Amino acid sequence: MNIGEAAKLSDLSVKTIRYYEDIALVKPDRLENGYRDYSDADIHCLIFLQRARGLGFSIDECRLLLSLYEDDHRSSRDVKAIAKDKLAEIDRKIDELQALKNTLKTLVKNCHGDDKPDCPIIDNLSGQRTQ
Amino acid sequence: MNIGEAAKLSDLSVKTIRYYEDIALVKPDRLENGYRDYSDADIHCLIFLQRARGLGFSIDECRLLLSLYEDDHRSSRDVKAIAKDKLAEIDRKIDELQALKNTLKTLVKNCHGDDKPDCPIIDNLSGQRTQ
DNA sequence: CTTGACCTTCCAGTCACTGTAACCCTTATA
DNA sequence: TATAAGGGTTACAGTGACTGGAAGGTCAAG
Repeated sequence: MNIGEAAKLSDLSVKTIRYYEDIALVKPDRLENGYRDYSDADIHCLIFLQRARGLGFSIDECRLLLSLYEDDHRSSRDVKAIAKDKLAEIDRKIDELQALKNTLKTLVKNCHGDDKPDCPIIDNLSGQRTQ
Repeated sequence: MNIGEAAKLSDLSVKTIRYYEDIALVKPDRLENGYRDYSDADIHCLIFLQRARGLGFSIDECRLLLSLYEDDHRSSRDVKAIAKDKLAEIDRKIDELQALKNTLKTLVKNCHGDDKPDCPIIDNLSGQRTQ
């Protein structure tokens, strides 16, 4: 199967798939004409990557997960540990964004939004802390 | 004032400050020996940038905010519009992360985390949707 | 035989820095 | 006065995870 079809089946772009080969995540065979030839296993691998990336795992984490995916003797403990780490990371990011949101919300609420230059948002950014 | 002190006062790294000059955000004078020389206005500008970046504004948004900051005839309406856009963007990001979190949480909960290879996390990633 | 859709490689660009190397300037101390 | 520490300068490469574009090869249909 060539790269275009692999892209459709995995919901990844052709560019991305080639990039995944560059960084040695997926290693398809080559046909005589130089075209990449994806096996069913390769396709599963790509789908796996698409989903893992969609869940927020980094490429390196995907690499690790992929090796577990391909390892019949894996322990689910190892997989769970990675997922839990990611969960904690997502939690931290949410907290951070929430804090940002609250700050910005207050600033926006206090800003008149009229023709005049007086602006608590600008004041805050300039360090005057007029909040 | 030279760049090291500017870094301390603005809570930015020296590297970052030089980068901000590269992209024409802050234009300090130069001393005879080639050292950058930051005025009070420059320092306020750097502090402004540090805070705006901290609130999640992109460099281009900072550029815009900075021009408003420096414009005595700005209208607070313009500033508020930018902040509201950013707020909406942050909201979208939070929603996205929440969805990720929920998915991952379910997967983690359903995973035994033992020595055996059976793993709903891997199953989900591989497209089996054993959820 | 040509057209168009596919495929190939390689290089540059994105964003917002960060790291490193090689060098120059200033200040304090031996 | 020599020197060493701790500033400062430039320029270039690397980060992550792609994306865009150029220049060209291959294939199937009409």
